[in-house]
Amino acid sequence: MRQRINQIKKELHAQGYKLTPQREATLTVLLEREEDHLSAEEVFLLVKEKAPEIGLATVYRTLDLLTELGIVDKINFGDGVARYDLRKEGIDHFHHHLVCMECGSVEEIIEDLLVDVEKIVEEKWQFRVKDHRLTFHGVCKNCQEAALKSRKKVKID
Amino acid sequence: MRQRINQIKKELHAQGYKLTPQREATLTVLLEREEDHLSAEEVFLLVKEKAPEIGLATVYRTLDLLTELGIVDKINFGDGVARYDLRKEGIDHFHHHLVCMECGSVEEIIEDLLVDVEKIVEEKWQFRVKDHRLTFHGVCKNCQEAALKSRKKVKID
DNA sequence: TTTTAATTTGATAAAAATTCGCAAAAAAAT
DNA sequence: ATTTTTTTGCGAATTTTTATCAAATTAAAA
Ligand SMILES: [Zn+2]
Ligand SMILES: [Zn+2]
Ligand SMILES: [Zn+2]
Ligand SMILES: [Zn+2]
Repeated sequence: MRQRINQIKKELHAQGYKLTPQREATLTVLLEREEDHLSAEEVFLLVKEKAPEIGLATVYRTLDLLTELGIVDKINFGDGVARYDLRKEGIDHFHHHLVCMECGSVEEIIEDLLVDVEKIVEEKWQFRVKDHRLTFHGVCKNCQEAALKSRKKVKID
Repeated sequence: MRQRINQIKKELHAQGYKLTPQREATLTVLLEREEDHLSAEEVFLLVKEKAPEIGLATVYRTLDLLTELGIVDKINFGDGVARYDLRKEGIDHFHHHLVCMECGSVEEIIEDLLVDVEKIVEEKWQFRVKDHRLTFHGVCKNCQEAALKSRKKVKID
């Protein structure tokens, strides 16, 4: 984690920015909650626990900056808030998401399933692909099993 | 177009809703601007030209309703507004988008490029896919050509 | 056709999310 | 030590979306 922050510190310096305590606290939160998909407000509340004097605007600014530098990705799952997602280490594409319509859980697919599709898009549509967003909406494994169980239960009753 | 609206009218009635003049005006705008990706505000302004007495809230409600019924899809390209996209006739999946990072244009890919990918997701992740959102960010054909020309120009200068 | 009930609407207020403006603080450069 | 640049915190302002509610419209019942 220290290592990861240092790496980012370098990237910031390379672009003429500094790693202020506020930025470091924000990064720490993002790293600690890497599995989650936090909104700016949620990041703010978590950062406040470490650095109570921080302002919401600073969090927004930091998240913007990190997005600019490609350290985090901004994504919107359809509930009017932007969520921020740290890029996986050593992975250069934005990973995919599985959003469960029943329980709201968000699962991640790290491996790139779009390599072939992108090739087609580049060739057939003459579009130079730089980035992608792929989200599947459906029913997660848990909820499928739950539905199965409750259906059985109804049959017994 | 009349035909298309009548079809939707039936779908509305099937769910116990009526096709009010306001809803029809909204639908007409969506049909007339099928290529575009309008925000609620933009739809509102266009509908107002036909039905000046309509209120913004009604447009929001209508778009919500149409989304609910699967007649339009709601999507967010990352600029804080939701956009509404009429489903293509006879196509049961949400089409894909190519967003140009230079000029902001949005191109559509109607054919489903995700059939294989979805099969993998269903099998390997045990996730029942109901819907998807796929957006590529990159450089459109036009902007690629423009860049090429201006580069040549620089070389000559 | 009148009466009644249910749905839909427009206007406005309220809420939620994000950005802006600016003076103060911190850091870097001179 | 002084000046310049960057960053911050705060509150106000903006933008987008939702909620409220009485009035209007439409459908159903009598
Ligand atoms: Zn993610
Ligand atoms: Zn689930
Ligand atoms: Zn579209
Ligand atoms: Zn372009």
